[in-house]
This record gives sequence, C-alpha cells and structure tokens, in this order.
Amino acid sequence: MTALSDLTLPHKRERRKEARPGELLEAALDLFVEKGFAATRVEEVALRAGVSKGTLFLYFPTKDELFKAVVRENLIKQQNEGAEIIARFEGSSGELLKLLMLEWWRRYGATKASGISKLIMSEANNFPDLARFFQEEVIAPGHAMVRAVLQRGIDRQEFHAIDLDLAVHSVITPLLFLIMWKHSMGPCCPQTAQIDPEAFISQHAQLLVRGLTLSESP
Amino acid sequence: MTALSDLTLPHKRERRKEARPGELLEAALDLFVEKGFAATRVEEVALRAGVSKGTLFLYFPTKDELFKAVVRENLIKQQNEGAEIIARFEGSSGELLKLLMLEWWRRYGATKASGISKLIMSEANNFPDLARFFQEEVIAPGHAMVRAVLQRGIDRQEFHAIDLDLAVHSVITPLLFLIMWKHSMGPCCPQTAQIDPEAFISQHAQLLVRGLTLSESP
DNA sequence: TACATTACTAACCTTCGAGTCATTAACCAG
DNA sequence: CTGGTTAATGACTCGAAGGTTAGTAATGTA
Repeated sequence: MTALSDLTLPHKRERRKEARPGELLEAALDLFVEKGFAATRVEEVALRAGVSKGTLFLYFPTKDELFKAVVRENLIKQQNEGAEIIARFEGSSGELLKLLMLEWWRRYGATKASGISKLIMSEANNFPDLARFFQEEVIAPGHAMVRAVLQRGIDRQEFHAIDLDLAVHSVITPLLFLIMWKHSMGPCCPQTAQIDPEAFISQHAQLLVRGLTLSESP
Repeated sequence: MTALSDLTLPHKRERRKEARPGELLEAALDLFVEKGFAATRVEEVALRAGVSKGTLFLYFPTKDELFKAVVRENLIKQQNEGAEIIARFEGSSGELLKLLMLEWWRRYGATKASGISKLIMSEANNFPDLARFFQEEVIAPGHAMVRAVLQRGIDRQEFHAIDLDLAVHSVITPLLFLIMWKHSMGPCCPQTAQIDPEAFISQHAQLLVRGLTLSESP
C-alpha cells in the first residue's frame, strides 16, 4: 500500500495463455492492414489485444515474426482451400479458372486480409526479408496453382499451348490491381467512381477464357 | 589546430546558394523513389546532395515541404507538357488518346519520377496531408485532362457518349498498375517474366479506342 | 492457509530521426 | 587587409519505438 501502488489502479490482470496468440494476431492484422507494417507500433497491437507490450513479446519474439504469423494465419490457410477446389472440380478448365478467380475475390480479395498483399507491394523494398518470405510462401504457391489449372486445360486439350508464365500474369495482375485500388486510392479518394469487383473479374475471366480456349467452330 | 580539428578534415565548405535547391531536390527524388517517404532520412538526402542536414532545413522548412517541392518539380511541370500536346493536336481523338498514353509512359512512367506515384499509392494512408496535396495538384488535373480528350471525342462525334468518370478509370488504371509493378514486384521478383510496357499500353489503347469509337460500318 | 509456478506488467534501455541553433568560414565592399 | 554579412555546419534536444527484465499477482496444489 505504498503511494506508488495508487498509480496503478486498473489491475485486471487475466491469465489466458490459450487465447492470447489469436487475439494478438487479429489485432495485428487490423493494424497492419490499416497502417502498414513499418507504421504499426507493436505496443498498439498489444493494447488493442488488451495486453501490455511485454506480453506480446512473450508470444512473438520480434515484430517480423509477428507479421509472418499473421501471414500464415490468414493467407496460407486460405490457399489450401483453393487447392481443394481444384482437386475436386470436375467441369471444364475454363469454368474452373473463372470459379477460382471469383472465389479468390470472395474469400480473400473482399476481406480485410487482402490488405496484406497491398502492404507487401507497398513495403517490399524496405523489408526484403519479409518480401522474400512472402514470395516463397504465398506468391510461388499461388502461381503454381494457377499454372496447374492452365496446364490442366492444355492437357485436356481445352486450351492453346500458350506460354504459361505470361498467362499466369494475365490471370493474376488484374486481381492484384483491384486489391491495390481498394486499399490505397479507394479510401483516399471517395469522389472517384468505385469499381464493382465481381463484375470486373467476371468480365475479365470471360475474356481470358475465350482467348485461351481452342476454337472448335470458328 | 586542436586535436579535435584533426577529425574534421574535408572542410570543403562551398557557398552555392543558387545550386543547392536543385541538387537537394534531385537527391530527394532518388531516395524517395528508392526507399519511400517514411523510410527516407532527411540527413541521407542532404549527404547525397553534398551538404549537411542543417543546410537542407535552410532551404526546405520540413520534410513534408521537401516532398511537395519534389512533386512540383517533377510531376506538375510534366503535366503541362501533356496539356500542350492536347492543345496542339489536330488528328482524331482516338489517335490523340493513344498518343497521350504512350507519351505519358515515355516521359513519366518509364522515368525515375514515376516512383512518386507508387510512393503515394503505398503511403497515402499514413500521410493524409501529402495524399490530399497529391490528389488536388496531380490526380485531379490529370483526370481532367483525360476527361477533356474523351469529351473532345464525343463533341466531334467520334466517341460514344459514355460515362466519362468510368472511362477515365479505364484509361488510367492499367498505366498505374504498370508503375506499381515496375517499382514493387519488378525489383523484388526477377524470376517472373517482365512485361513490355509499350507493347502493353499500345494494345490496351487500341482496345479502348475500338470500344469507344462510334461504329461507322459494322 | 501456505507455497510454487508462471502469465503478465511497467519501467527501463537503447537506438534513431526530425528539427534547432550557436558557431564558423567563405565571400564581398571599402 | 579588415570587417560585415550570411551560407553552411555539426552538435544538440526531444520524442518515439523496438526490445528487455525485475518484479507482481493470478492460479493450482496440499
């Protein structure tokens, strides 16, 4: 009961070892998406999760590792769902491609988590370690998935035997642009007309598939 | 001749009031493009320009004002050239649009200065003052220019009377994506195939103009 | 109630960067 | 050569943020 102890009144010190990591990851996702990696303060993350900064470092050794955990939690899990869709699908490769692109938007692009991709594009140059991590654990597998779908189309004699790497970019870049737009210019310039993402993706996929498909009866 | 004075050997203290601002702006452009706004240290800018940090603050009151000066020096000047092209041009609006897009790439997109646009897209959320400045002094006039060209096409009965705001975005977004790509994923992921910007712009402009043009003989 | 364990905290350390200012030296006028 | 003006410097302050740690309190066990 010293004079000092009077200064630390709200001592709601709870012990919830199981729940902490998840709560910290959620707070970190929010703030990373909102402010970027460099501009997010680990103490803010901790406070939003309802703990002190010291507690955060109890669960994640560095800010970098916190970020990597956020990526693993939100992106890599979701990629596996994509792989399952591909494995189960039975229809034409064109339909599969369109389905994948739209599902990708609904499950990822339209969610908060897509801010991570914007963040990486924005800060790749300043955090080469994180960029390499993202390249290896997210981009490369993602490319491989799209590539596999295209290869499927070629193997089944639905698609032209085009250059796969170029085609992968034709699929991916408009999706990435939508994300970039949504997370940078969107919030900043409300007066500019907003794009309807699903309509745009649908039309773009249509164009792509038509360009890829072997002409049966021209 | 104290012992201390030995530590400060290269005392080439030159007085060049006229040349400093330009040299500082050039150094600032380099570093802002290379590392982003937040990650660039004003002292680095000063050293690259061959002066001390104190000298930089002699010419630019804050880091923000330094950035604004860089934008004025490199973007706004160049926009005026675009306005002159429009004023002088005598051919069809479709040709004018394609010319503008290609010239925009050659004079801006392909240069170092285009990194400023990437920087703004990346850091807009963290520096609302700079984002608003950029919106008002660069984006709005740019949109107006494109809009004017499209309006010219409509007035001369070359183009459909489409929604101008949407069409402006159809013109601008691929160009912005090229810049984003060049300054973020480009340097980071050398293994991915590089896009040929001029070929891409040329083809995209072709598609756009065909979509815009009133059909004479279908 | 007494004690051991440990999740948690708050104060602390260190580094770094924007902006300031007293001092210094280059240049010019007479 | 001399003295006044001012461009330029670099050491300084102030605050912010990543990471550390000694100590505290919540919990389980007996």
